[in-house]
Amino acid sequence: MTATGRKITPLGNRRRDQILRAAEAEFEKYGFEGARIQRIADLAEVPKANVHYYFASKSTLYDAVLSNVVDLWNAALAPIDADADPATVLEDYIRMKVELTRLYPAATRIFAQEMLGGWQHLSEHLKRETRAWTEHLATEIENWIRQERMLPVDPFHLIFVIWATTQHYAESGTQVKSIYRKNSLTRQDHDRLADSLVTMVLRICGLEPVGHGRST
Amino acid sequence: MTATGRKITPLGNRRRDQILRAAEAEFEKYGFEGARIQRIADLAEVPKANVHYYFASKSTLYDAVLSNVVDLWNAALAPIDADADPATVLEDYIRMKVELTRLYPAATRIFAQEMLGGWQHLSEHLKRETRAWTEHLATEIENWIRQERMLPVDPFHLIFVIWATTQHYAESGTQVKSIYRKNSLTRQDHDRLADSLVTMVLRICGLEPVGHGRST
DNA sequence: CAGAGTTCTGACTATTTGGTCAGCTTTTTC
DNA sequence: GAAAAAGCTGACCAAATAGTCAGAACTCTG
Repeated sequence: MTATGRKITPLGNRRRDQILRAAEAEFEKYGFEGARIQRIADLAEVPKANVHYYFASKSTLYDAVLSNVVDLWNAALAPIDADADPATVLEDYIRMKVELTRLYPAATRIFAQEMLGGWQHLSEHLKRETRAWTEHLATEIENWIRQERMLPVDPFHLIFVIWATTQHYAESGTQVKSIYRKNSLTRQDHDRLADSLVTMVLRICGLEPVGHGRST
Repeated sequence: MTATGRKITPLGNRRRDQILRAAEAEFEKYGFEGARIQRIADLAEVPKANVHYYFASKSTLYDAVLSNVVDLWNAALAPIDADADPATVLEDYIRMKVELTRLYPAATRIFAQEMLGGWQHLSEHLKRETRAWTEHLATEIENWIRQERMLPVDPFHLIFVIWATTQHYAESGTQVKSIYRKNSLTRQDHDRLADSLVTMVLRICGLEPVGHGRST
């Protein structure tokens, strides 16, 4: 151990962020096991020992990255208005998720990797947060169904459809590119993706689009 | 290199399979980078050198595993009958996919990992096969839409919904367990999953269930 | 049963990797 | 402006790991 910091300094914080960003890119590309401290150092343009000055171990570094990602997620997804109509809530949720995917492809990708890996590296605390949010939305959906404001569906399956599909598209660098034979997804591509997902999800629920989103 | 085999012997083949199975479990659990030859050897109950007798390198071994997985996939998904009605084709496809997931969770998981990793380890040949199949189904869907046998949807998005969602459930050892708080998914769970997915996908397409599948 | 071919393996090597550390430099503090 | 603290880093190290290899042990065939 080396990095049980003494005091926080603006300079120190800047370097820390610099390393953190590099680490994010590295972990995105190679996953936890495949990531190399040396490459992170190179990318951040600091010597390897400097990485260890700020982060005691590879795990510590990964924790820091993951924590950032989960914070981002929770911050964006937190507000659910139970009184609003289901179509609006679902549409907003989907568009927000697609937007997050567009803005933070690396973060999103790491999140997906971690999920596929069974949250092996996620702390209990973060695990609980993630699950809590899912259960909250599921409860809302069940209420809507009971009130006959939408067709019956298994809430978890519905959430998974949304989650899995947007997640799927987070891989803009990978199979989506290879299937569509494009080198990157434009903003328009993302809009069309969001439109398409909204349509699909609303049809599943037997709902009509509210039409407050995109203008088309 | 050591393993450019001379002749195939029943004994040799058996050992090869034994190692291959162990490798599948290992790669499932840890991914390519995280997998350890030693652990594979231990699991297969052979000395490490024996692994290298049959497979020159870790990559060779992983290739062999992946090739099996992709074969399985393609074999199961090959037949698409264009004349059958969309509901039947889609329902069959979903049920087949869920069944594959139930029967070969490890294989399925590796497939997903590889996909998320951008097919980094998949040979060009296998990559092309996988893509070809997807495009074939997409074309069929487009035809159905043109013939007004189903509502318009982006075929790729629809396929992704199916793919991503079943894939999602392949992780029965991971987040599904943690969300449902179960230790394993029963056959019934899988049936209900398939039912639910069929319902959702058919609603997306504006189709009615044909009712030749499950009896409920 | 002999010998050819195959299978097997303990002991080894080369390399990579995460991590340490002593001492240097820079910044902050009083 | 000097002492203290924080930041930095080249040179190491110990451990792990993929892969090699010489030769022993099996197995099959004629």
